[in-house]
Parts: sequence; C-alpha cells; structure tokens
Amino acid sequence: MQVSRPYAEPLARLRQAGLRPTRQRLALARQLFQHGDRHVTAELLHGEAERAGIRVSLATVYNTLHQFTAAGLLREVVVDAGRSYFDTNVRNHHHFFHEDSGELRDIPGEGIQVTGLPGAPDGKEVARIEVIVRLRPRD
Amino acid sequence: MQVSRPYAEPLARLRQAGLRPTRQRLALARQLFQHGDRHVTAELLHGEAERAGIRVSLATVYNTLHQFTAAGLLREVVVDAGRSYFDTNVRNHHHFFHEDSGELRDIPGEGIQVTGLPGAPDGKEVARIEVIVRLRPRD
DNA sequence: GTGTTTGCAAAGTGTTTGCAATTTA
DNA sequence: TAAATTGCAAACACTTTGCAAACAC
Repeated sequence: MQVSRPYAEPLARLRQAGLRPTRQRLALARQLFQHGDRHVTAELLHGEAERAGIRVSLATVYNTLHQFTAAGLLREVVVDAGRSYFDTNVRNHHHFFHEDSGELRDIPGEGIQVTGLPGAPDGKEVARIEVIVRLRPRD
Repeated sequence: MQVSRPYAEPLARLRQAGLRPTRQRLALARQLFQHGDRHVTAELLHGEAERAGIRVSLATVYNTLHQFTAAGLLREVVVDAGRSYFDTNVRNHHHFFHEDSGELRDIPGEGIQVTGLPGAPDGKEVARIEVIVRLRPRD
C-alpha cells in the first residue's frame, strides 16, 4: 500500500525550480498545489495562509506568486482589470469567467480548437492562445 | 458630390445613446471615432485630448469611457493587469496582444471559429467569447 | 560566513468618488 | 430653473520597492 507523503511534492517542485525551500515558499506551495487545480489572487492566498496559521507577509505572497510563475509552476490569468489571478493548472486549457462573481473556472483544452487565426506578424511568435468565455446570469 | 461633415457623426452617436452632447463628450467622441478602429487607455486618450487643446479632466475621461461602453459605443478589453483598454471596434472580432509593447491589434472575427466549447453552466449565459493571441518577440 | 529571502512601511499605479461649480436643455 | 455633467482633490484597491533583520546553505 502506498503511503501518502503530503509534503514531498511541494519540496520537490521548489528544488526543481531552483527556489530555496523556505518556510514561506513551502507553506504557500502546499496551499497552492495540494488541493487540485486552483485560481487564487494574492489577497486570497494571503488570507488563506493566515487562517492556516502561516505567518507570511503580503509582499512575500506577491514575490512568491511571481517567482512560481516565472518558474512555470503557475500561470497568470488576466480577466479582470486591477486584479491578477494565478492558476495552478499550467496544462493547455481555457477559462469560463463569471463576470458577476469573479469566479474563474477551467475548460479542459483537449477538445478545443480555434480555426481561422492569421499567423503571427513578422518577428513575433505566439506565446499562448487564450480563450475566455465570459458568463453572465441568464436574464 | 457628398460634402464631408466631420462632426455630424459623433453628435448622432451621442444622441442615439441618450447622452447629452457636451463639449467634452463630443471632443472625446471625435478623437475616438474619427480615426478608424482604435484601442485607447484613459491616460492615452486624456493626453491626446490635452495635446489637441481640449480641456477635459481625467475623471471625465474615465466617466465618458464607461458611459460609452455602457451605451455599446465601446468595448472594454482586459489583457493587461492594472490597465484597461477601450476598443472602438464593437463588431465581432478578437485580438493580438503584443506582450512586450502592450500593443493591441484586431483580428477580424469572420473567419474565426472556436469549436469544442462546453455549454454555459446552469443559470448562466455566454456574454462573449474572447480569443486573445499573446505574442512575444521571436527568439 | 555569504548570499538569499523576508517583512515592514512607504511609494506607486491606475481608477473611483464626493461634492461644489458649471453647463445643458 | 431643474437636472445632468464637470473638475478637483481626496480616497481607493492592488501591487511594487527599499532596506534592515532573519534565514538557508
């Protein structure tokens, strides 16, 4: 029988990313990666960490989110002016965005295809194609 | 021969939208709609207006952009955290976003099709499907 | 020990708001 | 004149920065 090792994976992720596994980074990595695919804002993650008894400053949460993003552990999603979401799902996928509640939800990428797009302009390459389905309450 | 009437159209747009054609709104409407399809930020439009000798406060530019958006004369595009773009093209279309320069460019909507999307969740309807092609300089 | 990371508080952005003065119909 | 609109300055929300203290290796 496989024994669960709840803390091994976050540590391995940090090591692999070349980030020192400090107390704060480890704790945030656990919050982020041990609960399936998540969409968090800095404020949300900070509040969650505090409630979980982890002492981290908001500035460190911001730093950490950006470091994780640069390392490819997270993806930043922009759907709302003036608020950044970070997505623990870095696989190919898209999003439903609930405009009323601010909720962001994954749409798995496998089935989805965008056809008819022109190629990238000269000297540029496509970093990513994002599909955002904006939802509102049905009238 | 048709005589050009450079100021008639903005005025008609405002009337149709039920917005009083004040000096500021008219001037901003001209800046926005008389130069083809444009993507502007509030700061950009404000600077442009000032340079054109139009006295408008930044607060009024923000108010106006939102009123125009609510009236369907503009569309707000969110591609960059902490900066709102307003698009004078309200037809069906998508965007190239140049991540290095912040430039936003239209992709006409006609040819483009997104397939494989799941339907909207219960109680919600699709307000809009946005396709954003993020570009970076080719390495 | 040495270089990295953290936390705090201050500063920075872009945006919104309250309200008196002005303008429009 | 009555109601809508404007401008200013202050308030806002979110994010970044500078730097001394704490920490990881």
